[in-house]
Amino acid sequence: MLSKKTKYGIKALTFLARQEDNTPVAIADIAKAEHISIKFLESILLLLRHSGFLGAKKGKGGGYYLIKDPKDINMAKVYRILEGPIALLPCASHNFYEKCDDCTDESLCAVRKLMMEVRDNTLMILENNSLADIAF
Amino acid sequence: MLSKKTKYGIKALTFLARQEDNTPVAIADIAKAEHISIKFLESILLLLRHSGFLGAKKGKGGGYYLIKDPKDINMAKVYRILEGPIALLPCASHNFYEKCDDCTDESLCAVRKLMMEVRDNTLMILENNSLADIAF
DNA sequence: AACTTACCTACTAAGCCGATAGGGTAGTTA
DNA sequence: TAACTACCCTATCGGCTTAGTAGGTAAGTT
Repeated sequence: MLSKKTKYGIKALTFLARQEDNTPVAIADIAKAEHISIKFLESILLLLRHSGFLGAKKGKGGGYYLIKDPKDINMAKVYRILEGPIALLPCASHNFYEKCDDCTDESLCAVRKLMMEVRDNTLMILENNSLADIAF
Repeated sequence: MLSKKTKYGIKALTFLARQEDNTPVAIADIAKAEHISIKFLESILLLLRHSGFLGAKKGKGGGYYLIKDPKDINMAKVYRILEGPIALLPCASHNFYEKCDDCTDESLCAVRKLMMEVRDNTLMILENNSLADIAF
């Protein structure tokens, strides 16, 4: 199940992508428009800024804005930063691989086999979608 | 992230599918072979029996066995019973649909749009895989 | 100076997960 | 009859994560 963090993060990105010009939008304004707790959203936007998706401007008229063109924002990257691994099992993950305690022979594991197939496909979809693709 | 319940459930099904003839296997034997807590596995196997995948035999030489041919066991069904919804968001689910509190207009929600695409694809993979496909 | 807004740390309440423990009942086999 | 095994409750528990809250600091604008 997708965490609210990820859901809110993508919603915020979408909201910013849909702004006419790329003027900064205050956290509170995004939170109000998307019905999100301000403080919770604050931490999410901060993370997205640290990850290079957003810029920020302080003081009056300040807020967050997209740094890149929505077409160049890859949803797989967004997903990994907000949600973490794309794979449903650590042993089926590229970027977050971890061996299972209970598996004696990974190559014989049917669960892993299935989950890798799911993973490959999900990854493909996320890679093929930019923020622009889903926002417009 | 896949729950251990689902992981163990699929492992158990696989274990049973790989048995030479379809003789019953005791919970304890499956648990030992797959390194699973007996009591936890007990509840999982019971669920799988109630869902029509497994049969059980009591007494000496008893245990669980597959009711159907592995080729006829659809992994999407297994997944839904063990893990629940395939969609990552309730608003993107067929079988477990639920409206989001925060969304004013579902049709404009970029997250939903993306998650439905992921869902459709994951579902397709699970539907196209039988227990036989992943066990052998 | 006053105001506004982002930045950052820390905390909490609640819920879920996986596991453990214990019990008793019912059916099967030797 | 004795042994075995599934069945089916209850209940507890630590550990972890999630979502949200509180409060203070830093940087920018008017």
